Amino acid sequence: METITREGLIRQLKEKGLKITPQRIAIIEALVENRLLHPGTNLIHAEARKKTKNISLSTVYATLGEFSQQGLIKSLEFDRMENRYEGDLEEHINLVCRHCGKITDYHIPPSIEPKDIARRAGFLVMDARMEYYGYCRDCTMKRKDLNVARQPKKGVA
Amino acid sequence: METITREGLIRQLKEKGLKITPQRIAIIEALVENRLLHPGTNLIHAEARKKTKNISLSTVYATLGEFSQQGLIKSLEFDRMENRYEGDLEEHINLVCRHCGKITDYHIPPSIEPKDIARRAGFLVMDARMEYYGYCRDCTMKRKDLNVARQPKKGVA
DNA sequence: ATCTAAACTGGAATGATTCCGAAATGGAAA
DNA sequence: TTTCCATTTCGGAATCATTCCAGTTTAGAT
Repeated sequence: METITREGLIRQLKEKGLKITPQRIAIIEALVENRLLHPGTNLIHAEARKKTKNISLSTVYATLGEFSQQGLIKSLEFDRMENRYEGDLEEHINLVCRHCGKITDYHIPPSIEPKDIARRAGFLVMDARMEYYGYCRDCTMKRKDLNVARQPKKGVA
Repeated sequence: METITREGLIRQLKEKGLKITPQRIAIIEALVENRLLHPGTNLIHAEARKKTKNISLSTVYATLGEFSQQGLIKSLEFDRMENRYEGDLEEHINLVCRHCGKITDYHIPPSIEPKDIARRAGFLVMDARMEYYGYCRDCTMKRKDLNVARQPKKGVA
């Protein structure tokens, strides 16, 4: 499963006994079409609305939560920033631009396996999160104001 | 700066022109004394209260934010879970137990430097976050219920 | 002792997310 | 194809860690 596809996700839903609804189809299509963006709930909501009118935000939250709990996608949870979702389930580092919020996948060489060492230390690794925060190439170019900007989330005015 | 100390933090405050207040002293002491726990805002607030009566929660938030912005400590930001603070500023992986919330530092071998490769890819790395989620040794022992539990944060009932 | 920018305070506001009860519906069985 | 019910959807209220605000206090320099 290198990259998510519409049909692949639908097949997985069936395999897991989950129902195929118009809302889920729309959300799946939105996920696949925007997979490079590591889309957040609101983008998915907006895109899915274009396909089927009136998908409630609650449904998007519930569906994305269900999908990631089922392992179809992976949720990247942030503080004070909208959670994001990705289809690439292989272990990699997400490069998060603090300026524009863009997230880029960075696949590490397979030789590096600190996880195994962690396992040996008695820690049962269930999930990995490795991220670097900084500025992507585009923002580094035009980075005049070093003032860090973050998308508000928990409660910034 | 391997580990934070009361005097070291106070000295850094002075160097940076920040004022030494009873509240900050109390917060510093709470941070140092509980550094192994990667304490959250509420623990710091509770501990600081024991040293100087009536430190407002707002002050604790502001102070911990100021300290981490100044680089005295590092904030570990979570979704739906209280943010945590650590004094170990060296690059390491935080082993976060999904069950009890305990956080353990895991220092990786210095040979591993995917960050340099990321830099070469045009990404300006300002900060790193590498975490594994799973179960610590203690919880693995008595782990009968695999139902993942998380400390509520953003809005769980 | 004076003065001012910085720090503190408590309470209100924020906003992404979750919860709730009720209504709709997918899809298996009849 | 009809029935049926567990699953899904819905909208609005609730949640709660965090931030904001406007007024008060204070550290520390002069």
